Amino acid sequence: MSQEYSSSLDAERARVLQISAKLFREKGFDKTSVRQIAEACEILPGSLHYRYKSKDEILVDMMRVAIDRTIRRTIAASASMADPVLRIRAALKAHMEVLLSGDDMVYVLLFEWRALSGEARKEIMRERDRYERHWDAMLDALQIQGMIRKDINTKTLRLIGLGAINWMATWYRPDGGQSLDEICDTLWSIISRGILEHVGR
Amino acid sequence: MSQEYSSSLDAERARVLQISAKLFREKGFDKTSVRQIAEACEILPGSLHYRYKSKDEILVDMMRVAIDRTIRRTIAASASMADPVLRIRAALKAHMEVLLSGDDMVYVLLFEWRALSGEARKEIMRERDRYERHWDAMLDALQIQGMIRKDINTKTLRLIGLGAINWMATWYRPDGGQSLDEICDTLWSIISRGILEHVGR
DNA sequence: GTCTATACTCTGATAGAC
DNA sequence: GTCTATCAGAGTATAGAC
Repeated sequence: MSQEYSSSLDAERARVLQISAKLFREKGFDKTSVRQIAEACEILPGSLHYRYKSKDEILVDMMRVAIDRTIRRTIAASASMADPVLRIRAALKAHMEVLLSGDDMVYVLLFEWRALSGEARKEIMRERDRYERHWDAMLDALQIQGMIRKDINTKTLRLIGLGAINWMATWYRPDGGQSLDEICDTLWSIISRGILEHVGR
Repeated sequence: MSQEYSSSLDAERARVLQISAKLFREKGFDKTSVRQIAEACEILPGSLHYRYKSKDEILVDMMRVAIDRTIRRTIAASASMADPVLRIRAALKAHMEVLLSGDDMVYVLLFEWRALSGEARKEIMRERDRYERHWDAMLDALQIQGMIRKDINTKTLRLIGLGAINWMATWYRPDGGQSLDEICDTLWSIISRGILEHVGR
């Protein structure tokens, strides 16, 4: 029955992760104490130590989950489309949704990477690179097919597009004036067609 | 001679601000101790206390300077252009330059606002709103003149455009492959004309 | 104005009884 | 596995001599 025990520990660790993510997002990693985490989990600090040996370990594990989730959902969304242009639009929307639909872990992944220590930071960086290579491959393919203008640097395009979305996490509120879909439409409209009425400047 | 004394105190405070900004950017506000600030300034903690009574006061003052600097340079850049479209391009470039040309204070302003306490946070938020209203006015005027497509929400456009730039601070390196000018050109090309070869989807 | 020295609080982590 | 109790260290801020 060791399987049973270890899976219930996994479930407990997942619960700690989710509750910690909410705290890290609201207060920041440094300003959240392990006592506060334990309290929010309704256990005592000593018991928390059984799930995670250190506060850093919580953060690293959380980021691993977050980046895996982001990659999985974005790839799944883009793979579901046959048309290459619609595919990239679907990937953009998936990136937006995984970040803005209340997933605190992805938010923490984006904004707390400075809190990571040496080796852990390298690991998370490698995972992030893996995600970015996926985007570059998608964009390069489109450019080779002649669907993206040749004078656009695809790496810069990726950094600008994802950057615009990542920054949304700092201002987007679910109860705000615009819905996720509307924002996504505007973003896509700007990226794909631009904003000016008269082209040619 | 009280004027003399107070202006040399101001100069000392400015020096503390600049050195602190470098530390806050590199290590983060929470991970920087007042002892480290004092050491970097080559004074002792007790002497630092004469310049600034608390660590929070350093951060708030720094953000006031940063936001003022950003507003000033962006407005100056846009005012120097007669053509309304070139004006907005100049403002974009100014925002990029003030953020990416080694001004640590502006970086701290963008990424450490969570460290602010209640009343101070409200004050900085008000200043930030003032900056954003300046952008909205510029964009709305362009749309009314018929130069920006009517179906673009200008507030969302502002959030997306400035967001893309703000996020650059997380990846841009002066010694990287692309120069500031090249990145600015790509950004402007995307925003103004879009990326697709065949329009109409 | 600057220094030394320290007060006080909070932190992350853990030992050991149950 | 969970609890109580506590350790060692770091944090900010300041008092008081000079």
